[in-house]
Amino acid sequence: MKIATWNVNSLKVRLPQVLQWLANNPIDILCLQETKLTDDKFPLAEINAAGYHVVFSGQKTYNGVAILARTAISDVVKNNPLFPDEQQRIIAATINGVRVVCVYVPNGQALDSDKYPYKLSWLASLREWVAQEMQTHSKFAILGDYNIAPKDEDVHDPVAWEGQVLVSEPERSALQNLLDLGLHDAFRLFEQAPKSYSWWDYRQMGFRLNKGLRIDHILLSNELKAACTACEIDKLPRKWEQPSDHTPVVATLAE
DNA sequence: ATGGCTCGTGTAACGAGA
Repeated sequence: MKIATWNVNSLKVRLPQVLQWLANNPIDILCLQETKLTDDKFPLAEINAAGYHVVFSGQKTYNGVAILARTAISDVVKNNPLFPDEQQRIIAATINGVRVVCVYVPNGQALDSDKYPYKLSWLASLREWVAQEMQTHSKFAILGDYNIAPKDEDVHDPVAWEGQVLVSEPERSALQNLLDLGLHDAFRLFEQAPKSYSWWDYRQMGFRLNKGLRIDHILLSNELKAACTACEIDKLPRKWEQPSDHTPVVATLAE
């Protein structure tokens, strides 16, 4: 079984790429972020026609998340029940006995922005809810755009980025607190090429110069860690015309 | 030194992203 995450930066613009990528890759579960679509505009028929079930939670202009799956989707939860929020950043569902949580963690903008404490309190509340969910789901996966590069090895220029949003110590601690519940960064379970990233700035030839960050993650419970045989960043869609600034991350789980 | 690009909105710039 392959489980993946991709921040598409507008599903309206990127739907053809999502369908092309799914046609080219045997993906069983795909979590999308930044769909930027209200639910009435979600391309349900096109995704169904591609052979996927889908659940989604969107809003106008910003945010928006979805989970696509080859098999039936049940027990859908939209947003963190412990954190009332108008922003649509979380959708969870059970698929093939796996509890899947798709997250679009707030960006935070800058350390002196109001959005930064929002990000930290959002993450603290996420941890509390995930702790609850993990008590009843041993097969647990939480994947998405975390907007946090866990370590300096996940940053193209750690000196230039030092102390900035996405790499600051409180953000990294918040991610570590999540991992401390018994979750594992699937990408780091395996030997990986140095300078592996999942996002590159659209400006300044960021992708061609590999000026990127690894901020999209697949976190797995102990039971799913034991089943995980691979985790890869697929850079190919970032090379296509009119790409998202993020590229998919894929984990393979033994049945 | 600054901003660089790509979205949505809405039909011109501007906010937001990261």
